Amino acid sequence: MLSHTAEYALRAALYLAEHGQDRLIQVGEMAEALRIPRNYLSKILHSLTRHGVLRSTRGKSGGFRLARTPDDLYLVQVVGPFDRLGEKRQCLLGRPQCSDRTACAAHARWKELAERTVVFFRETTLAELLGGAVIAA
Amino acid sequence: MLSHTAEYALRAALYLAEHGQDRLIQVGEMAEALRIPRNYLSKILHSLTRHGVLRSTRGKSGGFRLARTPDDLYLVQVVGPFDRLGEKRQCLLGRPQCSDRTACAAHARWKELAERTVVFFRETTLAELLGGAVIAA
DNA sequence: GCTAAATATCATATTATCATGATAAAGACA
DNA sequence: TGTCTTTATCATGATAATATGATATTTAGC
Repeated sequence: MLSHTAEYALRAALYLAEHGQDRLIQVGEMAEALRIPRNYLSKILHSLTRHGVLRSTRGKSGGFRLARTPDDLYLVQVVGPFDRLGEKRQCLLGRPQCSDRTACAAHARWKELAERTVVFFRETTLAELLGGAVIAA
Repeated sequence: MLSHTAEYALRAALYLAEHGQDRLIQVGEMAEALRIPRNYLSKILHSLTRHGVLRSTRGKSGGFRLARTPDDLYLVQVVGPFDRLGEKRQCLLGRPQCSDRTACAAHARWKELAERTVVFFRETTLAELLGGAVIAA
């Protein structure tokens, strides 16, 4: 579903949401805690910074933090720079003739699934993924 | 959503369902019609044959055909050998602690989406994708 | 200013996916 | 049997994703 890179980005953002409320977090700490290659994670964090998801501070006692509160950051913002979820095709095969007007029998069912997936990433926040340990119904 | 390889496999199977009812189809014809690299398609078709989706006949006037009727072939059979859809993770992050019992707030919503996607591939047949040109509601 | 610690950047290696090219094996048919 | 057409297989190349290693730049604090 997600590329390694996008999943790393998401897990890093969650780590910051959970542990970075009142301090800066360094790449080394996150890389070790999340078991992600350090320099690879470094690039991902830098990219998230450029995309406005994180704020970085250089130099001694520097590190990363979220640019906004976890309930104001949506999954698509974290994952979007690495995986193009929004461009998910409406027709499974990308057929031009399989439009909404002349559709194959499975078209409507697939389209609904694709749309709901996009909506999930667009409307779910980091806070909601944080794991309030809700017991599932 | 699907890798190139899996999409090629699906389009090839659909081509066979549409044009291969009463004759064998050669790689060359399909490669040209579907705009897929010939030798690459050849390997994919061979793989589908080994997986029991197609039947191949070698030698002069040989070619490929479906091993079953289109309404008896499910998308997962065609796509599964190339993309592991069934292994789609129930938790977006693969977190062990994010199980059904102690779930994050978004867990249930994601799980439902993931399951419905798997079910789509498992329960939709080639025939249903063939495009009866139904006008969408 | 010096030093240590941290991010930023560049270069390169590794691996998987996608694709091409050449040859071998099988089978129909004259 | 010979030949032509086809799938089957092998070897290699191209590209993108993933990962590592080394260096530059920035900054806090002494």
